[in-house]
Amino acid sequence: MNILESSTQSSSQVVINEIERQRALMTDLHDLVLPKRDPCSGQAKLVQQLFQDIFNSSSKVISFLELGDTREKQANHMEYKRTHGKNNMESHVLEEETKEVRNKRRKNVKHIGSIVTQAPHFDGYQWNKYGQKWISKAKHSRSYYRCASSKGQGCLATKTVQQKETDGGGTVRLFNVDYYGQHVCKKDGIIHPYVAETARHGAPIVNHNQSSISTFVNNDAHRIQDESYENLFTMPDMPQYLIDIGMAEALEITSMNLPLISEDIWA
DNA sequence: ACGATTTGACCATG
DNA sequence: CATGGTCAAATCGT
Repeated sequence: MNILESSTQSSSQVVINEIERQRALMTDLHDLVLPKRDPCSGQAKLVQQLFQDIFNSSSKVISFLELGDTREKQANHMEYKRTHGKNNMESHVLEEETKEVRNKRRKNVKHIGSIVTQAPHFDGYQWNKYGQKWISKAKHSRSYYRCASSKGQGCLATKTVQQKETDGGGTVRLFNVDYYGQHVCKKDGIIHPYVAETARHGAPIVNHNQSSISTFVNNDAHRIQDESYENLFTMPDMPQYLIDIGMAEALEITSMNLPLISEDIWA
């Protein structure tokens, strides 16, 4: 067992849990408030916009906290090595992992951060896929993306996405997303370093009695092959208020990731 | 026709 | 030599 994962909940995780709880409550509030509005009215759109802003904001906070956590764990690992010596087995395993993250990149591009998410796409940037590899012994392939502005603006940012091997064998699919290189491009004049998870096109408002997890995971119509999860998230030219609706479902999925919340809110 | 994705080949690194 | 990151031709979707 990896000590990085077995360590007790970090303070960041506690905060993340609380924010997720707020988001879950917000989704409930969303469901209560919105049906009372005329869907075509400007007021309904305003309400959606406000929810969207809140969700985006909390998503950013969570992403930053998760990144901080990753770095803290790496720092903790170095400390652990110093205090426990080099012969320790777990220490050795972790050393390999850290090395891999740091050195295996060919181009001199810095590892910016990594997150674990159920929605590895739509992090605020447009990405072009330029490769896919089956990594030794891993169950799932790794996909390579570079910023879509690499041509136009010479942005060198890249990311890799790989589905996590969850030991539970459950229904929730998690993805490791690693970011390399800072964005030098501008997106509508706003720079979003790490952004929210969103959901697929045209998703209905959350229905608490019918788990959207099953919709998400077993969407056979879209699942052309095992690794083509991207198809689930395609949202070409989606109006803002529709993205908002999609957000609600993404939030439900995200919340399922956190046992405390899922028991309280989604049971 | 064009842009995006797929996929096998190529190549740098340890 | 094995591994993993990148290239680029082929293919796909619109």
